[in-house]
Amino acid sequence: MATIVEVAQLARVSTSTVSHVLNGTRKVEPKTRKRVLDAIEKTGYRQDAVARAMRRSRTDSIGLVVSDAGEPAFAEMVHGVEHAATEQGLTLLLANSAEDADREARAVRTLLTRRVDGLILARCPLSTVEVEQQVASGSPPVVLLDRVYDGAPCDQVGADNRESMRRLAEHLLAAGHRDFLVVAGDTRVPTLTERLAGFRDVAPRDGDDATTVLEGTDPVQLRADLARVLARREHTCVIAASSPLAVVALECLREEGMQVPRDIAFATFDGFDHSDLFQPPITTVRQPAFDMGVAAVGMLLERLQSSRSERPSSPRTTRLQQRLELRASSEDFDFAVARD
Amino acid sequence: MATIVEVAQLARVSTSTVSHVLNGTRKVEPKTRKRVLDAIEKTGYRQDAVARAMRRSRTDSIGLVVSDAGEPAFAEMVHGVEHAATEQGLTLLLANSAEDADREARAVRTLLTRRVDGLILARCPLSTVEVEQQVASGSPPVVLLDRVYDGAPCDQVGADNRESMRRLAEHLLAAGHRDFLVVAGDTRVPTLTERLAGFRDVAPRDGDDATTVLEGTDPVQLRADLARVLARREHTCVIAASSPLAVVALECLREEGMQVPRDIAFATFDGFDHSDLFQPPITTVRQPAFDMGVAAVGMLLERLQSSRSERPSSPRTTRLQQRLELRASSEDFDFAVARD
DNA sequence: CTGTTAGCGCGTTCAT
DNA sequence: ATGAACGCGCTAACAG
Repeated sequence: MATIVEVAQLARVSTSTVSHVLNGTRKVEPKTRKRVLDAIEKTGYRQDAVARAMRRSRTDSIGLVVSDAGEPAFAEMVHGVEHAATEQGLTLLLANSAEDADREARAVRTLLTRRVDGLILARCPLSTVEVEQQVASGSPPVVLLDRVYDGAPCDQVGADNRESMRRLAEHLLAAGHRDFLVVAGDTRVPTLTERLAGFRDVAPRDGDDATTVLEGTDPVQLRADLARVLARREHTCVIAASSPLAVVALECLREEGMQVPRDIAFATFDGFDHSDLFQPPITTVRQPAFDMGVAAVGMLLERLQSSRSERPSSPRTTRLQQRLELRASSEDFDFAVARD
Repeated sequence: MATIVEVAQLARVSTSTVSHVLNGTRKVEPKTRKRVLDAIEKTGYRQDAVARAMRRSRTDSIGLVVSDAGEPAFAEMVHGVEHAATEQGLTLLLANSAEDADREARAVRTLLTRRVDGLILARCPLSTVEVEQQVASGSPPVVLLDRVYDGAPCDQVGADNRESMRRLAEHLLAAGHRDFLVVAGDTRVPTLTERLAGFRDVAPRDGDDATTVLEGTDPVQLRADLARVLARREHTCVIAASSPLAVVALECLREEGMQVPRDIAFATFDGFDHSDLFQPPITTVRQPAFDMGVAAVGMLLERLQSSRSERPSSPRTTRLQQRLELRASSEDFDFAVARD
């Protein structure tokens, strides 16, 4: 590759003039400007972003660490982040922690080493203190994505999990359900904590009626618990707090020979793509995952711009609204039929 | 951040010694080595990958451009690439072309500007000549992913689309199907060309029996054609050549009031996650998308290593086998019932 | 309006 | 076994 020096020589100007033409950073006589442009054309020169980053001490890149790249919801967030980043002229460096704190820490270190201008983190349940401190330090700025919490020392973008679960549960209560089986999952994850809280806000306590809440970190254990509880046939409605949990629940239901919605109503968060093309169509609280990614980049960008001028402002939290998609899995449940 | 100079001063050694300790690139007296390590610890020093890349003229990073980050299959490839890259100590720069040649070209330019050591491309149907030339140039090395073709000037990783479609069609023929409706889609995309070719290898021509092949770039047009053809009720089996095409086809079937597999058999490529939890379970030729991503990184790495020593070897193509997952959508079709 | 020059932080000769 | 010094390619401050 040609360097800026060769271009300068060919155009009989200094390297600084070439640089200024390239970046539009000061006035250049149209004639010399043309000479430079021609020389660039002739040599096939392209700026070297590495050298440029070195000199300007910014890379025009951001890092994204997701905790489970396999989940469709996270894939959509990645997509949204990529889209917005490209739109802003930022390059995206992607890493995956696979829900593991050490991998997450390594990923963050790598990205810092590469001097990303900012960081977007969908963290795993228990980050290392190293990562916590890095987030708190504020440089580079960090935006927490999806897994947000009160009192975080940085900007964050999440969904209105608690409110959405409340809406869902209220809807189901109004339909007559009292005996819920809530598959809450790993409630160390803020998203799942919030969803469970939303349920508790409006629904009967455990022990009242036959409502049961199943928490748990270990999927194998969870599956066993689920099978045991379902076998009792006490519930009229299953609520899964996330899509992986829904998969486990649906598998258990099938093994128990229970059909949705004939034998039991069903609802979940996150949901399945094209759900309405298949039976049963599943009632879902859908995350605006793509938009959350976009919003995270927006926040990061504002933070970057303000950090170059004003004094640091306080952390902000944005919650995007989720959409309650009512479908047959809950709507077509019939109490009379199910009692038979 | 502390620099190597501060570490050197604190340890009372030269920067070069620090560098050698860091990279293990020459013998260092255990005592001085310890002093250096302590100084690193004390200052919280971390190598600057930007400066390092500048000096070594390699970045230990690779670029990935996918053509549709929204598709689950591509998301899985991204996941695989990320996984393998991290494992090899490479950082992943991600871009999305959204099936648009200009965006693809921009993405490639950006990544080259960033001096990625190599490039993985799942290209859009008609790349710009600029991209073609870049691929052909061989530096940095490129691996084509998913959308591969004969005579490509570089390494590539794809799936055995033609053979898999052959297996699928043969299976359906053996089951008694003769009147196929093949939703082939945009056959400028090599993947879809190959799948159609596989069908043609073993199945009746258009016009023989009632077999119909629907090609087309425009989804709206395709949908209209599909509706028109389905209305004739001539076919016993729909084959969708990709998952987006399957979505369109299933929607049309629903609008036509046709049920799978009662009225018509159905099979697709790529498929839907957790398909067997829902009705109808769809017969699918499933891509090993994650593994394809991993394989692409592997190929790229070999190419990088060999390019640093031997002379360039000829392009290689790897085809991973797809899995034929037979399910009720095709297996439970009953010719006798359908005729009524 | 344009040119000269000093680094950004590191790895790497070449000396010692 | 260690250090001094140069330069990767670029931008920005200063000078004219």
